[in-house]
Amino acid sequence: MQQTIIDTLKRNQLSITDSRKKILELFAKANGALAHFDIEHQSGAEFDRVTIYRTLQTFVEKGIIHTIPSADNSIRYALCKEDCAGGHHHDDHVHFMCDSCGTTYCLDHVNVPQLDLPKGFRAVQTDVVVSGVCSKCAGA
Amino acid sequence: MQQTIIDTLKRNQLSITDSRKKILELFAKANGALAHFDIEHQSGAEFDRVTIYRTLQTFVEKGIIHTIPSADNSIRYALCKEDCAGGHHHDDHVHFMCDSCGTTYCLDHVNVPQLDLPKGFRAVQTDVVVSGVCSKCAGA
DNA sequence: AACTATTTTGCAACATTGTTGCATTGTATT
DNA sequence: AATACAATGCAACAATGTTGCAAAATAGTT
Repeated sequence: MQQTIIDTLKRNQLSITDSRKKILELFAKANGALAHFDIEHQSGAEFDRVTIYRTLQTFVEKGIIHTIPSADNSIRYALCKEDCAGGHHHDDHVHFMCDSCGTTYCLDHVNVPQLDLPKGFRAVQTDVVVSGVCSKCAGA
Repeated sequence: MQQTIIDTLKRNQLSITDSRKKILELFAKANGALAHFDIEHQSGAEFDRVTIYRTLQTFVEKGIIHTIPSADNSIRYALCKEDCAGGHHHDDHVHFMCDSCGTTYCLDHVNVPQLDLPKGFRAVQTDVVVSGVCSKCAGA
């Protein structure tokens, strides 16, 4: 995994630093999306808050991660698929936020249908955020 | 319009206060959604920040306004349709955020298609946020 | 392996956004 | 008009995000 992480950084012309490796590792391990808060805690005060902010910004710009809209004022981030690069995201996929456990899933296999927008509106990106109960919580 | 606003407050068993009237008026005049920031500025330092926060909270609880997910850490609010009440929102409609002018539209007439979620996932609410260029900016 | 240019980090300070407790004020009801 | 209740404003605080700059780490070159 370490190698994959280093490859990802190199592919995006980013220098290999401890914080970037660690944060990418957290994303790889996470089964869902992460907020700044999660990263700050899961990395165990290893890095400065500012470093985390800047690292996340850099990753978004490079198209390594993408932001997920939410209605609760905490931006969540998740790994992008391969075809995002240089800030041009193609993540028209569905996100699911579980009201019970709080996990945010990227449902890559659910495709976002074409929408009939009113005359004159041109869509660049479509985000779908579904909230409800996830399979893990429903089974329990 | 004043009468409509007062009716709305009465219908929701809220006492008629200056701040509630003013904030509802701002929503009625706005052609899109408003963030706390917008309200604070458009009301011209007339009310305390805390009052605005609490008023927005109250309105959301009563189903007068609803929140719109966004990826930029500023919750936006918009007026609900008639059938939202008591915190039970039925706003499965499409929101459009213009990258050019920043306006957030509620596209009430664009219906949200049914999604095929993976086994075990139960959807309670679906939010669709489209970003791009609105008709006003495209025409200019 | 050492040197150097460049990038990244950590710190400090600050700005913005959101929350809570409590005394004061305003609203609704009798 | 008097009372009970709810809402507001203030202060203080907590959380989140940003900026400038010196110190440290990285990458490329010799």
